[in-house]
Amino acid sequence: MEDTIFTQRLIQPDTVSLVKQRLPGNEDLFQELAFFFKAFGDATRLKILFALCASPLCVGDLAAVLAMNQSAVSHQLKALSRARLVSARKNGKVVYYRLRHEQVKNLLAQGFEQIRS
Amino acid sequence: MEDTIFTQRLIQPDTVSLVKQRLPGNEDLFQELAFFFKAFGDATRLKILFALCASPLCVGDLAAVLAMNQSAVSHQLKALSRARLVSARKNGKVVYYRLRHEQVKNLLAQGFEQIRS
DNA sequence: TTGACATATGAATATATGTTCATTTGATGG
DNA sequence: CCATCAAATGAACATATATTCATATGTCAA
Repeated sequence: MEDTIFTQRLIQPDTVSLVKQRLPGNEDLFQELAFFFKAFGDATRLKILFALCASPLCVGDLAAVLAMNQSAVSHQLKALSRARLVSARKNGKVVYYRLRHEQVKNLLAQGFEQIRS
Repeated sequence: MEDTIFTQRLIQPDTVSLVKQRLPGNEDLFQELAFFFKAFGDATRLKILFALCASPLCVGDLAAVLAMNQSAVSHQLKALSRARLVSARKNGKVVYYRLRHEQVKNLLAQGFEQIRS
């Protein structure tokens, strides 16, 4: 393992080694984490999540709430689903979506708190 | 203000009205929140944040830690800066970056916690 | 079984984003 | 001043993403 490629002089060599050691070598971990946060990184999805904070809703009703077309909402719900932020439950023709866990609400709240300051 | 555009029949009309009322009308709010979370939505930026959890670092050292080129790191640091996740302090030629507030570390930890389960 | 309805899906398109390369800016020491 | 080094910047490119449109799937009721 070549750990020392001298592309340029380091300012704090010891700190660099230390931090490098602490950094998880598993690339997928960061990819998954990015995928998770990315789900929060779009205004439409945030509106959907915010709406679902108030009540579970079916796709059509969500579209009405957000004044968006059904397809767009469905696509975004799928994205939120893949990120495990929402879960779906079918009832006849209608599919109800809800927040998958309370943490989603927490994270939203913390985000709002941050941008307020 | 036309509040009732009957594009399709609602399943839960009362819930829709209620949720619609609760939804902040300010579009910018969601845009800003999205911008905030988006900063966490990339593996490179997450690695940078994770590294900075351990210690403030200058651009070159960060590039060494992540085995990435200086320019890419600088661009991403700028993104993190705009999202107010990191702050910079110049010392001679060198610019040190650090997490702007403890909340960043918290959010990272909560993210990791989520993807673990 | 047919028609109507709710949702999902796929293709197409426009826009956003991340990385690289080349160059510039800014600061230091000789 | 000048050479050198760290960082920032902008253009170019490739890739990812969000939305729309058209259509498919699945469910119910008549």
